[in-house]
Amino acid sequence: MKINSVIFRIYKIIYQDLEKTLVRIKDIATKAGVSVGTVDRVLHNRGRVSPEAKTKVKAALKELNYRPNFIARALGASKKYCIAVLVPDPNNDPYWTEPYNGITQAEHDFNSHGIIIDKYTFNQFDPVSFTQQAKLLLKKAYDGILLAPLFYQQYLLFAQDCVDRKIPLILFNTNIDNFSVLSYIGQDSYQSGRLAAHLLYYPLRAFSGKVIIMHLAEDPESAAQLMKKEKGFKDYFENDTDKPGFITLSVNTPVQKTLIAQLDSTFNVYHDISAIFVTTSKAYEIAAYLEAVGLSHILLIGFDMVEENVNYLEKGVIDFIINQNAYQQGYAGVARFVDHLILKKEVQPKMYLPLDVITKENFHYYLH
Amino acid sequence: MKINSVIFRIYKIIYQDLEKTLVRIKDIATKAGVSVGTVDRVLHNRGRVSPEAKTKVKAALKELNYRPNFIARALGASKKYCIAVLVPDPNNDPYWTEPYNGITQAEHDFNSHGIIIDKYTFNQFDPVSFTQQAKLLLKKAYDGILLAPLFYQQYLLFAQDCVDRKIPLILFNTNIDNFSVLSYIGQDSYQSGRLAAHLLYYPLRAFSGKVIIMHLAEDPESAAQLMKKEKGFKDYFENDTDKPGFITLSVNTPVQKTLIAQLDSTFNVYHDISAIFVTTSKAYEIAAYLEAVGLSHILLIGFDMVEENVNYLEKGVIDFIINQNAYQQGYAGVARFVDHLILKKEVQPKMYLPLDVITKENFHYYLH
DNA sequence: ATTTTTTGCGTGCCCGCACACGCAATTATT
DNA sequence: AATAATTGCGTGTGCGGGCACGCAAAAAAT
Repeated sequence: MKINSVIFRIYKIIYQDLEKTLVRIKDIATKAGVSVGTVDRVLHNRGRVSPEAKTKVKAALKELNYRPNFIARALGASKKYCIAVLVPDPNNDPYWTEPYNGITQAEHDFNSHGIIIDKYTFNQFDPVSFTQQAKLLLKKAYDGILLAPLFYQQYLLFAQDCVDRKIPLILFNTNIDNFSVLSYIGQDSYQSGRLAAHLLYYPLRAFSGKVIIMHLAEDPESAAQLMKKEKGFKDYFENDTDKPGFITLSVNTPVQKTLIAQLDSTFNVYHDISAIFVTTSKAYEIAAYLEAVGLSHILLIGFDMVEENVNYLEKGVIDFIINQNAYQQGYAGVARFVDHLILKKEVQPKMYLPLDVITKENFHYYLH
Repeated sequence: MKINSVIFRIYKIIYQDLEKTLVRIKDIATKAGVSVGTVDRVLHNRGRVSPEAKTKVKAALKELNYRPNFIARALGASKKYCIAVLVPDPNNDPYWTEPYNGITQAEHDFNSHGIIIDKYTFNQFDPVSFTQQAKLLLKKAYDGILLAPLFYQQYLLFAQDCVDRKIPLILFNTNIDNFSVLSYIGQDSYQSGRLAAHLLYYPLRAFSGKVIIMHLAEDPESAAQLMKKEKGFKDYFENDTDKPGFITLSVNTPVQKTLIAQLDSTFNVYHDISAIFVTTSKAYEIAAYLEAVGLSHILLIGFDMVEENVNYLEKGVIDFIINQNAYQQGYAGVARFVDHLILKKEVQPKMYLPLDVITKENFHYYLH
């Protein structure tokens, strides 16, 4: 035992000599001829360091290419970081369960790093509730706020407050560029429209039928994104000589009756509809209609892996889902705060998550 | 300063009392009325614990729902783990650069965790080179071996050696079930065939043309996987009354002349080919042909994001790539060893990576 | 010139866990 | 019965970094 241990230690010493991979603060200190405390002060800009010492340390830092050991750092940091999350209530719309679950998972994964998350939910149809929750939130001093800024005006007021208090913000789902935020996490709406078009391209030319572009609004402020999707979709066929016919339908009310009436009248007028592109996560509403009236053969493509969509995907009523990774958006939002607050890593200002193509054959790989 | 620190400590004490989230070995020891050493021995099955103490500790463990702090565990373990990687030479086939790069990235990411990787490459067309490298590898005592077992017989002999030496194995790309390995990481070939069919379904019915299923063999032993892909593809149309015509072509030699001749003669016989499904990563070879003879309108679908495929995807000659995540396979292989060796987490015996659908519109999200 | 303040720098403890080691108590061997 | 071997259990150290604290020397104030 004793001998083993001694051998092991010798081995370690030799090993560390051979493998220069691990550079510690201690090594920097030795190299610079100062103590670890001084190096620490330089690293954290804590002051109280003579210019000469600082230069020597910085030189050593560069020469040995010091990279802090995140593991050790995370361990020592017994500090707790409180993050507030401000998102639409998942109970009003299945779409919002996705980022919500992603955030919950991240909370779980990072709680050993000292991350504590408080969730504030608002009604996605009611700007006042957003402001209410935002005000409530600001009563506590958070180290960071992750939010989906659905309401432009209300967000601007809130963001101003956060900037004044120097609270870092991370936005997801919707980007509003007026203030400099730590990061935006989302998807490229235009590209997602093009992607949808790509998936429908061959069928549409072959059947030479029309395609309905369907905006089933989720919240009043998402219109801009939906337009981008529509533009991306149409642009795809730009240079096409025999481009398909487009029919754009917008249904803003969440009342199902209206939707059915709209669809009924559309199908009465047009008898050659071969595909429907739903620009929101509400493809399941159309799927229900198509199934009911026996039009399941019509190609249907929509967004997001909400449960209802996945069910219709399995049945074959929905043909493709483009996954905007709302779950990942929530998760990544928290993870970026971990990077920023704990690991002190740089976070990229924009993070576009992949546009996954989901079908009956591969959907289960993307479920959580 | 002094006061601040005191307040902080009191705060921490109160906090830990309120938040029971952090259960340490010390807490278990107190609860069970033993020392941390005893708890440690129970946790690691190091023996030298009385049955009574063991029971008490286990009870405390369960009651307090102890979860080890992986951060601390990883920090303390200054032990180095050496992992050998045995993979085909990326120089012979671009496909193998993907897992190779994934492994290299993982090596980089985990080197602060004490992971050291030695890479051994063999010629994917030559079983003897596999055995040679395997023997060479076994001269060093590795803590784990990650390999792509392309050659069945040769693998069996090697695996037996590893089992005798109690070296854990992780397989990827190709699964061989004879020995109990730590984990297999790969993709579901059958499903990937079905997925390809789904992407071609509407176009094929519409154009009522034939589809070529093209096996462009990469290595002699991958035939079984290619058959699964073909079966998945055909099964998709099983219950279809007007299923498309299938033409299966196999080209085993890597000589391009043969390939061109085969394609020429096929297109001479059949004039109604509307799609080609390449079951390997060699779709770019077909793309080059189609482009040269002016048949770019034919739908082309293949596997894997090797550079050549991505180029033809951008040009629009290849319509879809199904990504088997070879990069992720390599990365995940190393990551599973980190889980197993360092974090002592349980690793799942089978890990199926998603089958991503890649198009011109979303490919850049999937590049590394 | 003496006291106070500021600056520069080093030491020491803690985070949670792994592991070696050492001491006492028990059991086995002669 | 005396010695040796084994078992049970506690203590101590270190991993790399963060941070408080304290001591000396230099600068500023009296």
